[in-house]
Amino acid sequence: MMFGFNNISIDKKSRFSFPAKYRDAFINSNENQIVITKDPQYPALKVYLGSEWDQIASKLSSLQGLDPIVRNLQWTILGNASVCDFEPNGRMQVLISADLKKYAQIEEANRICLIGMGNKFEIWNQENWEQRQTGGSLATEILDIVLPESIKDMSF
Amino acid sequence: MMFGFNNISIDKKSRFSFPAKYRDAFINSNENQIVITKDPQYPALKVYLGSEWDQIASKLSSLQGLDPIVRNLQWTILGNASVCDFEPNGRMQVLISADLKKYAQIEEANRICLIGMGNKFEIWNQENWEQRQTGGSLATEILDIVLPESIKDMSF
DNA sequence: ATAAAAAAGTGTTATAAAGTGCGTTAAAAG
DNA sequence: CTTTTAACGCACTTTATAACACTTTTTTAT
Repeated sequence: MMFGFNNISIDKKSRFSFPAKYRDAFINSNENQIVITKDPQYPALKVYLGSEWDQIASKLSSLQGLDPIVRNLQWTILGNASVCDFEPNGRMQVLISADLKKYAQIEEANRICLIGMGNKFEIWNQENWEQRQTGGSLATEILDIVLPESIKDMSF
Repeated sequence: MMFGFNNISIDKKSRFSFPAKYRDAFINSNENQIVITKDPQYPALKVYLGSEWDQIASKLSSLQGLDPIVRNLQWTILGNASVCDFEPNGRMQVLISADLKKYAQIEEANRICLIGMGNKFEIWNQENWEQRQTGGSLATEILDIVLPESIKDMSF
């Protein structure tokens, strides 16, 4: 389980590396892939371990795509997922695509906030994170989704 | 499984190539054909792997065509399918027919959005995609379908 | 019906951009 | 002071795209 707040740098090619303190946890969970995608509610990114992602993706893609709400979630989460090779023994470096950077509003910045949430991480633009933590709301957040029964038991 | 957003070019002859990052997934699934057809709800295209297509096509064509909704889906999906030879070891180039281009409103453009949704892809005109993702609706979208029981368990 | 012309489709190459790997320096931790 | 970690810079590799040449098919005119 991986927790905690980290303020880290992204290089000129849009890569960041996971803090070394998570290395053992990654090695123990035996992952060699991670997946970055959009957070469906906030201008932020989600980072899943490969095995965790496989479950989410297969569940989500099996749902009825003719339902517009389901289709939207499929677009957001599956349609923006970036699968990255990941070496827990190496530098644990990962590339963030231009689209995802834009979505999380971290185009200009060379620093991001990486938040360990147990079995996944979130990536935030620093200003957005601070504002959100002090109770402010963000222009692009989407909270009023009425979920169909089929996804009420899923957690993203 | 193939995921993620790609903004790619189509050349003067209406060809595009799949991003190289999907090559291994194509090779593993051992496909040498893909099928492009119309999306039944949006001005967009669907791209299926050959084997996936075979299942969808046989299921869909076996349904009772006297139901107008089923009949419409059969026309749209089966009647517009374009089967393309596909070489995962080569350039993974595919031609989009004039009809399909027109349907997805990508006649003029030289760029498209190719969205990996796991076991299939979607192709969108860039403006339509952006508008759809930011909550706007499109003139040609059809959402208020009451699905017959026979297709409630199908996902396209 | 045949030949010429045009259009559509296929394949190759060159070049710029994007992505990757790794060594070095700087900073932080023990 | 020593060791570990983070950040930066550079060189190399891969990928995407546009331009071009060639083949096949379709259309047009005789």
